[in-house]
Amino acid sequence: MAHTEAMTQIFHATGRRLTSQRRLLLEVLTERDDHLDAEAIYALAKKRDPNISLATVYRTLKVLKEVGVVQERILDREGQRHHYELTTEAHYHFTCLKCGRVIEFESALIEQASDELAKRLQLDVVHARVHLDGYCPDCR
Amino acid sequence: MAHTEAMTQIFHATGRRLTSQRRLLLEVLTERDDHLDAEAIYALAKKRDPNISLATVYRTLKVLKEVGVVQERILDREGQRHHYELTTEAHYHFTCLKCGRVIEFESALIEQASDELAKRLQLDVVHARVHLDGYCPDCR
DNA sequence: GTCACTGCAAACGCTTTGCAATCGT
DNA sequence: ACGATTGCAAAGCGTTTGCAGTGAC
Repeated sequence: MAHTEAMTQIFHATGRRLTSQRRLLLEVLTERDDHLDAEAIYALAKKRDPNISLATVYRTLKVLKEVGVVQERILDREGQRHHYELTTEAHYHFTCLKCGRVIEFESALIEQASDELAKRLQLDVVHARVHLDGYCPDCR
Repeated sequence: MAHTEAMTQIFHATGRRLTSQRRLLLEVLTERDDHLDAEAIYALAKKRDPNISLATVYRTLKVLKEVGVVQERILDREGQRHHYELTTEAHYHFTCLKCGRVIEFESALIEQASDELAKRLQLDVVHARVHLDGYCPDCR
């Protein structure tokens, strides 16, 4: 995603405007698809547009979430801060309790589990957040 | 758990003190094992001890987390607030995106997935947070 | 008697919001 | 030109902390 074309359409269709700030933030997110937090995104964006504000970062992330382009996660050990990443294939995260490192992974079994539960409990499951905590190979 | 006996020992062994406030908070958590947030726990505790402070609730929850008696979760749609529940058998949560209802469930498949990943990625998995979002039977 | 713990109020960190100016359409 | 979006600064909200007093051991 994040092609300017596709974006233009999505934005236009929903009565939103594609400003230079939004374009820039999409660029940043595309280049470093790295579950960044708002502060980090702000820092990267500021390098190219020193006038951009943190408020705009938050407001844009909100819009991008609404439009489905980014997803919000909570990855830090304290659960105090939100992280954002472009919506891609389903994947999950592991956080090392010692060094704080975040490892991404995919898992067919998790999708199976989700399907099984949807059936069993009659839920319409839109999204599965799976997050493992523990010790990474270096810290265990 | 949360038997006063066992608690007394855990607290004593770690050089902590079992105060009336801590006993009260344990009671509240035991009676309503309902993934409450700090404010709700505070409200319930205040009914029996009007002098208890919110700071003590937070500090006690921190201690109980360290000791392993409670676990912290993030269950609200905004991810802004922490919820606490006594540590029992592994179970997970589903949040309805429309009505906000939280449904608990267990799943052997999720435990399998966690084991598989631990092996595959050489992780020491201490804890799996699994959280589904979607629409409950009433809202779908 | 010690020192962990408490209540209070102030501070914290991340996120949101009101407002006047700006810029996409 | 209209109104969605911006930057700024101030406010919001859940959580944490400094401090003097208290109570568990």
